[in-house]
Amino acid sequence: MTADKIFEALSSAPRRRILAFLSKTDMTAGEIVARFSGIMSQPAISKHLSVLENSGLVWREKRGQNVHYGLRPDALAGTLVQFLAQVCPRSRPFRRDSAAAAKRKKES
Amino acid sequence: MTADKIFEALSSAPRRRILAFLSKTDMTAGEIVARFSGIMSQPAISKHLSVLENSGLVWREKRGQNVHYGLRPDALAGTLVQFLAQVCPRSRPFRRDSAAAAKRKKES
DNA sequence: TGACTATATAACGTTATAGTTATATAGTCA
DNA sequence: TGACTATATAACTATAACGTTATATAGTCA
Repeated sequence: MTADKIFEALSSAPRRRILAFLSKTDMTAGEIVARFSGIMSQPAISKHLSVLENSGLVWREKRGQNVHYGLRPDALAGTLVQFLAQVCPRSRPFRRDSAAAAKRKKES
Repeated sequence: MTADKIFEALSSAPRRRILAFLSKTDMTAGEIVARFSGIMSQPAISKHLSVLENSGLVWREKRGQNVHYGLRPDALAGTLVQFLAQVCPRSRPFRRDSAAAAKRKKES
């Protein structure tokens, strides 16, 4: 779950598209494959999913014959916000939010 | 300055390091090369810089014999915040900031 | 002009990525 | 068990990325 792996995972348009799908709802591998029907093969999607899981951006759970995937929002937001805070002066206001989110989490 | 090019640019650790340098101050190509002394050659840095410029994350200006580089903070924050808003439910609060920043800019 | 400095480009090898098809694995159900 | 479905893995090809060294370009200055 290093920043390295996360940025690497984000560098692919199909993977970002998968993340966008998963942001709406968890999905099985098959459902995701269906969204790429005619565009990309099942094994290709399977590999993208494993890159995403390996980056820590996504979880994976086998249920019966299906494999469910879902977003880990904290991994994404955490890495990007941290990076923005480091690199982008204009983003400093975000630190406030980020700190507030951490506090909310701690208190919950 | 597409999201594609920006994420591609961000996928490299040396390039992220360069961005971090530039977030503190503008620098000449030579100064950046010096920071990678013993790690990476001058031509390698030159290529990273051209990827960064091509992505729109960085500007470039020739002054005399030197070439100065600097961050374009809006390009970075814009793309990442937009992406976060799309993909990451937890990040919705950020939209507020993003809207506020846009307003500030408009009014200035 | 000629020597020097700063930066970019060319040409090249190596490794990584992204896709393909074919096949293996594992779960379901009659 | 046997047929079927869902997913992953293997083996492969093509292309792109990243680094290197050598060289070109363009600006400075004596």
